[in-house]
Amino acid sequence: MNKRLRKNISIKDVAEKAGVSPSTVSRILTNSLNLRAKKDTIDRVKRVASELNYRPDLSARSLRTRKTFALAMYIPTISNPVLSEIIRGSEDACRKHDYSLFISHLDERAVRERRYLDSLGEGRIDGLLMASTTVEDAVIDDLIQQESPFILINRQTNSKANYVAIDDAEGSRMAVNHLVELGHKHIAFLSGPLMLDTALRRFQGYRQGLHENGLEYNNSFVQETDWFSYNGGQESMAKLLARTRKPTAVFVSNLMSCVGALSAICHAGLRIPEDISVVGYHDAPLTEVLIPPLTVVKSPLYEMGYQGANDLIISLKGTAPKGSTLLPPTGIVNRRSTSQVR
Amino acid sequence: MNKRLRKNISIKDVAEKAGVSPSTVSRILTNSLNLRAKKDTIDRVKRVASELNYRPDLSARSLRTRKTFALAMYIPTISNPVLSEIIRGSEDACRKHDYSLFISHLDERAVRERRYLDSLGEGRIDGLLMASTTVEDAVIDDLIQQESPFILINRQTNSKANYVAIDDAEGSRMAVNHLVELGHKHIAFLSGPLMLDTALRRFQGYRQGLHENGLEYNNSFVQETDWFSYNGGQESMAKLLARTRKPTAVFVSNLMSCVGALSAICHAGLRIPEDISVVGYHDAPLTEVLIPPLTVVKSPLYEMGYQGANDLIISLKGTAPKGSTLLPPTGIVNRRSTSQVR
DNA sequence: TCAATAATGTGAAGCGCTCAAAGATCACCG
DNA sequence: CGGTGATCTTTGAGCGCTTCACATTATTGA
Repeated sequence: MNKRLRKNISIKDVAEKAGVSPSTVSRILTNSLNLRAKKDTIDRVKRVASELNYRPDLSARSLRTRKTFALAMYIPTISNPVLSEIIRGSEDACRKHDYSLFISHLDERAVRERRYLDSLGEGRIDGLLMASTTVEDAVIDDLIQQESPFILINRQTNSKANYVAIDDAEGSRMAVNHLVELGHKHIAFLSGPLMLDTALRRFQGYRQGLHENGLEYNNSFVQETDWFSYNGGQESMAKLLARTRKPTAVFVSNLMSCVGALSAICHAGLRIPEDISVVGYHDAPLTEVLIPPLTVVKSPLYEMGYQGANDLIISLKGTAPKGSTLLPPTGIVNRRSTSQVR
Repeated sequence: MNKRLRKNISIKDVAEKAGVSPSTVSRILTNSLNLRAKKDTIDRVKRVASELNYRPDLSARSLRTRKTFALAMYIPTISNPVLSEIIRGSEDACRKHDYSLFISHLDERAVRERRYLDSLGEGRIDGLLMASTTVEDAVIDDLIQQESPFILINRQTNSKANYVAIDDAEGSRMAVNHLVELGHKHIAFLSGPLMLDTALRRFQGYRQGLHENGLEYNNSFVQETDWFSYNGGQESMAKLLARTRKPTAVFVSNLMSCVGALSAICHAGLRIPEDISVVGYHDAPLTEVLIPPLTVVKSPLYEMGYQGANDLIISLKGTAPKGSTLLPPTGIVNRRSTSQVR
């Protein structure tokens, strides 16, 4: 039998036991600011509430207030190391505002069935965080069309949607600068698929970094690769190494690819960093335990998640208009995959 | 301004436009079985509802029915390759029953603050899936105490809680059998921390497997290791290899450790599988792309997630009592890290 | 002292939905 | 044509909460 069927204590029970009316209890327990009540009453009500272990029924509250104080975060795939930090950030922001955060998997099928609109339309949540989403602009336009409160996290867009993302180009420039400081002049680049905005921006940052340091861009030092598999990185790196003029350093603009690249380098009989320096992107836990521990561009993932949720909640509260933000990468985490060029 | 404040179309609007009463609409749209209505009316109501793009307000419905038709899955950490399959399974089971599934992160802080009880107590969800949880039994007892509907997934327990888990010992026996079939007689074992039930059962399965095949258990072939880091696996494997009498095969009972072990083997100058065969646990996507692709014990992760959610929902519906299940591993995925002994 | 003001508490409506019970309609038959 | 089930539909209450308008009590100023 369903346990929830048993009678739960309601606001009435608390009111009765505390000798006040339900409305007073409600005011004291929720409208914590602007509550008009004697200190005495407040204390009594709060005490009774906690004695009875009273939990307001959220369905009833939502029905009345038309708010759920919950957000959903849609993520494309669960097992992505970058996401966990973002989620931690969003969770903390939600907690600060007393919102709940629910994570949902948004796979292709869900997109096709337009299920991303359901929870909102049915009043289960107040707003949507779209994290690292790879959905087409059509979906985003759909959300705008429906006037759904949402924000993109870790994804830029040209549509009117608000986002919190990372300055990709800047991260690449940092990586190049770091390598140049170590004396490298032949810096290869493993790019993501250039159809993806993010990949393109990282590529542009790489070129800009070279340019700023007076280094010439060399087409044969760049290899486009599939971003979503280790295999891709491995094959691309192998191709790069097969060329005659060997780079002394390589910047791999994606974590997955980077793991693949490491193995390709290892299999080519080269040592890291003695023979070739490697810089990766994103300071995921994994990077610390690779052989060797990876020097990476560190990006403010936690902050991105935090700010995304925070901005959305603030806009839900109507306090202020939210806009988009581009967060700068926080720097280079210097581990053992890079060294002075010989 | 909050978009949800704008008037949504309610059951009344549909009723009016279709020329029937709200209750008729309700009956037709929800009680799809046992609905007593003329085909004609049904069609009209359904047509109008979809014309108006009517979405029932879930708060109102929950308030009335005392049900939310939503489950939450608590997971210990987002970035765990094993979880994504489990989640897929649970999602599908939920979809089958028209339930929503929300995923929540249950970290130590949340446990300390007993936040795992909130969503239930506040009536936001009907039941809880605890997946791969590492919480102490006290927490589980707490849930039982509160008569919360919940089920453990990928975790066995001695308490009264129901669970759907995998037969760990059986998986180990399969691994050993596979290696024995290839002619191996010196099979090492990288164990998890034996304080963990799961690790202990896998260890017992390993011993049993040896025994069944008439092989002697050799203490120096076993190394206990930290399950939650690559480092652990790497160090433990290195220790094992440092011993004089080298094994011809090793069964690493955890994925993370296994990646570490691979690197240790590589650094020891041994080739896989020519010099040593390796069998891992769990058929995560990662295993396909390791060098070499890993032979693993495959476990029914998707099925586990599916059955967990399914069992819970069934018990919520009061249709049948649920019990615990131990699913057998589904077999060996034979890739390129094992070969006939020479 | 009394009115004006401020401080504190209450009553009741209603959010959108479901469901039991009562009412309406229809088909059929003597 | 009235009666009798069977079938279909409506009525209306109420889930637990918030909130606005109002009632009551305390405090102040002249």
